[in-house]
Amino acid sequence: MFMPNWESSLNEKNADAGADRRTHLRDRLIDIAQETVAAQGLAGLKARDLAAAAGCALGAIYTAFHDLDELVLRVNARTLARLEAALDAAFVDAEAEQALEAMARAYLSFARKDEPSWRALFEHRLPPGAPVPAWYADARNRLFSRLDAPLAQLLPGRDAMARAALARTLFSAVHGVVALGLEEKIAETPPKLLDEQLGVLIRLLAAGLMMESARLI
Amino acid sequence: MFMPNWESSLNEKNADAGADRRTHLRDRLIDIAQETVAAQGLAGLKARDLAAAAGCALGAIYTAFHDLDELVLRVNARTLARLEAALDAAFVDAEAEQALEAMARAYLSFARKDEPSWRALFEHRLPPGAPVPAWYADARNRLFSRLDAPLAQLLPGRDAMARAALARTLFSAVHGVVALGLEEKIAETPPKLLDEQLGVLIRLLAAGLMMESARLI
DNA sequence: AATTCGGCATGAACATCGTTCATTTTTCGA
DNA sequence: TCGAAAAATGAACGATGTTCATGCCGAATT
Repeated sequence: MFMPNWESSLNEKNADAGADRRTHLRDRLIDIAQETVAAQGLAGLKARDLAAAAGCALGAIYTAFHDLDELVLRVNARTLARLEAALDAAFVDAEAEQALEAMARAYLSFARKDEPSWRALFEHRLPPGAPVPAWYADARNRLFSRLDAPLAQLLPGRDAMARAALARTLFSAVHGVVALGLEEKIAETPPKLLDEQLGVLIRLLAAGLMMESARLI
Repeated sequence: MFMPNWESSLNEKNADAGADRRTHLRDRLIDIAQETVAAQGLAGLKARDLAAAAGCALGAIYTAFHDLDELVLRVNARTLARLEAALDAAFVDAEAEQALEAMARAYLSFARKDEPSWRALFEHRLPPGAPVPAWYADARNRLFSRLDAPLAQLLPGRDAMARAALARTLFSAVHGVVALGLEEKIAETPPKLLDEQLGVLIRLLAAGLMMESARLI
């Protein structure tokens, strides 16, 4: 049968075995892959280099993961967690518009600071037909929910469903500006201009939201 | 020396030789690659399959292009041209907000209809350090300028530079919503909801723009 | 018309990937 | 202590992009 059943199996089960000795192979591989992706991007992650850096055989990788894709998802999950933390740290409990702007700027800042890792979130594609693991989809969706509180403050009348959709839309809009702004394939946006345009976007959206909220009252 | 000097060399120079007989190898390869990318995405483009489909030897590809990357850029340039045409067709010379919405919907429609080709525009990365050809950067920047007319109508006071930056920002925001909305890696957005959220985004941005314009008068 | 010559096409060969699997080594409970 | 199960090993496989010595063909020259 071989039900893979990652998601939450080996991490805790064998935590005892690696307590004093070297950490578990699986975790070590994720650590090294994370550093590699952070330094050289997704394209820099090679099975043989990874095995050499981990001090294990090439085939050992495939005893810990079914794929390199699975390893990449694991690395991306960590990146998502750091991104979540960065957004949470930027969250100011003040005015809603300020909170939205702070989170947008935190997103841009994270993308700049950890650009290769951040890029890997969107560059990576799993083979066609392969289902996205639920734990990964959850991690992605948690990102959007960070916008929920400011939106609830701005639009108290909306139900949770509509707020979630709006949160996703606003997040996507900010992501688009950051993603195309950092893309060198287009004429590079000067950093100062990108900062400014992100502020413009937030101001426009916030103005629209306030108008929307006024219409509902 | 072997100065490659693509950009505009062989297309016209040898047009006579392929007038009655088979078309030039270079154009044939781009045609086939375009169909392959449209059907199977960037990942489906293989040098050997391409040579077999074109009825030429494997090495012949590299007499027409320096790289497969160069071929991909040519395919992407055609996709950009079709996207431009789609945006122009959607352009309505009426109210600015309607024009913006029409172009945003045309963008989403194009991405849906030609999803693999559209994806290839953003999935493809050229090797690190390789400069983006000027003709490709120009084609990309032409896209943004499509928003210039509606923006000039909404914000008559702004100079061309600021309008160009704003056009880029709005385009990027729409792109972000479409890109993340069509991404299956996240929980798939139902098509109807995506249509709706794109409308929400445009409405919010347009409201913000009108407020901005009112402030300037 | 014969001959030379230059450039293009050829496809086997090479380098580099991810992945597999027969084999060896290690682990650990009876 | 021993034997079976699990894990690790690394050579081998198949795919892939790219190169290069070789052959071929057409045009220019004599």
